[in-house]
Amino acid sequence: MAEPFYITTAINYPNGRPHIGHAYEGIATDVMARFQRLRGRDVRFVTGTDEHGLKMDQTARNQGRATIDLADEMSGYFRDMAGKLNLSYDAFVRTTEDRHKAASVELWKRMEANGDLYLDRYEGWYSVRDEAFYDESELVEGEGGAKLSPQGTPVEWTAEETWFFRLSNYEEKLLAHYRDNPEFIRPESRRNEVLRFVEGGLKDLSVSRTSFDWGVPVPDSEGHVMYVWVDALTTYMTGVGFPDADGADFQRYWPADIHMIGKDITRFHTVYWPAFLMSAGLPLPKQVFSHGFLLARGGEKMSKSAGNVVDPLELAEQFGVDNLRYFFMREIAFGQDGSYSPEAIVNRCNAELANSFGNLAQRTLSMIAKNMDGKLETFEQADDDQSLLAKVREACAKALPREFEQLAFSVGIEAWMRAVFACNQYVDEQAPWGLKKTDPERMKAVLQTLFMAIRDLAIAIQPVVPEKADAVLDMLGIPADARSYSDLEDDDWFARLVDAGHTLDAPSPVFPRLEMPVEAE
RNA sequence: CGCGGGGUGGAGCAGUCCGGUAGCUCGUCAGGCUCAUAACCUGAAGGUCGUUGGUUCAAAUCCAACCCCCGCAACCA
Repeated sequence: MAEPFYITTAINYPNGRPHIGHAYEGIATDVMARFQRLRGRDVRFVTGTDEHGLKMDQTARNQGRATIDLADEMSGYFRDMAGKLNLSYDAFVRTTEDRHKAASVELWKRMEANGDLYLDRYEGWYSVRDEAFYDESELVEGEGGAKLSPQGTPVEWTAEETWFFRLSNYEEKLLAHYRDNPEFIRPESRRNEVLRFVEGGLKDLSVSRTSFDWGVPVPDSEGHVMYVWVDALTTYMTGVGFPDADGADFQRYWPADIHMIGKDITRFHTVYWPAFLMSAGLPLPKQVFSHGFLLARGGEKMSKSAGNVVDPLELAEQFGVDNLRYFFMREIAFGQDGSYSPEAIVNRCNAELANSFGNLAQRTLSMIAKNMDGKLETFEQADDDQSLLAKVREACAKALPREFEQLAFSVGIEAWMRAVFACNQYVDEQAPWGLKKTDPERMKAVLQTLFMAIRDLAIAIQPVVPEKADAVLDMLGIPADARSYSDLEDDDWFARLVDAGHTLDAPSPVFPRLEMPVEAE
């Protein structure tokens, strides 16, 4: 049985429609999920929406509608986006589902049984916008002497009865865990940030609210709903069958291999979440990866006021899903912030997918169709041929997987691109169009060497551009069940294809060039 | 002493953890090819790797100090 691999996106907060950051994270997670599947892992990929909390409640009220009604609509957009971006998720969890409430209650009871929850009175400066209490010393002064949170949001003095989680008990345990598992928080810069934070001391965490009721009710505690992060984080376990901790899914897939998140919610995932799990006696996820933010070109944050907000689905429609996926994975060093612009998308995709790889496939296959009647035959490989194929094999079977395993997507794709360049260089040096008259046998060897190289290249790039890669592999006649990374090590596939008598038709371009968008206004 | 990110040829970036001829894409110029999606290939010009010191046989890369830019304005990943 294949080794399990469980990966999640952050559970999206749907008090607005999905934006490009959600799309970016979903795509990166999907690339990893597809990559692991092609490596032979038994992958479980979970995403969903975190629908509780005060902000959802308020947004709904402002719109004069029931909160669940807003949640239904917004969650639908997220599910829609996942579908349109071709995200291969196995489960979409909504925190308003009964199964998830049951999971949250179970986690709560476990933490309570472990003695980590206690009821107390909380007084402090509360920011509704941040959903957080602040210490007097943390506040900053706004206009007219108004007190503001460190984030600049309004705060008010609030007193309420609340459940606390003994986070302070977990300081040493967390630090020990970070020390023993250096890969737990990545990339390195985020890990250092968290280490410094935890080393500074942890205070107990308020984990229930009484000021509103849009949340999971705390068991046997009238008027309390769980702090939104308690229930949001639990989603990762709901997705694999919790609270049925003895169930087959949970036993098989938990703990998660990777939680993919944005850098802004690192603390919740690397401090609170592991502490909750330790308290509940459950295994901790193996890795939390905090990716960077997408900025509009020039490094500006996207904002409505700057007029540079872009609907990810519009981009996908305008440029194609696979082009968008390729751009995000190729252009931005994963883990760091990155910027994007329509021009950059067009340039990158045209240069690499259309001109380099797409055109390589097009020129090769069309020569095979024209000069060999689209038929393949066994041939003798010359040194040049073997050397090219070795180079391609190294990139596809070694370099790219090695980098993707570390989530260094752009580095892996770069290695892949170098192999593509090597192929185009080989075409030029061998000049099969000249061999056509002088040495037809040699021409066939050259074209079929390229055919073999393109097959490897297409297999390797599947996680990034699944539809386009499949289209290429279809043209080549590669069986659907012979497209995994382990098939790259198979030396007999070509002979089998020759035996099968596959015939190539005149190819049609799989990666057409993109038009540079016309400036609006 | 708020936190974080960044300063590398015209533009956008990688490389910095694990020092050793400075790399990629786009753009520019010259040449080649004509199979192919006006695509492909070769070559050239262009950088004192923010500054100043230090360590070292050797520093974009390590250490110290400093300068500058950008986020931290809910469309929160």
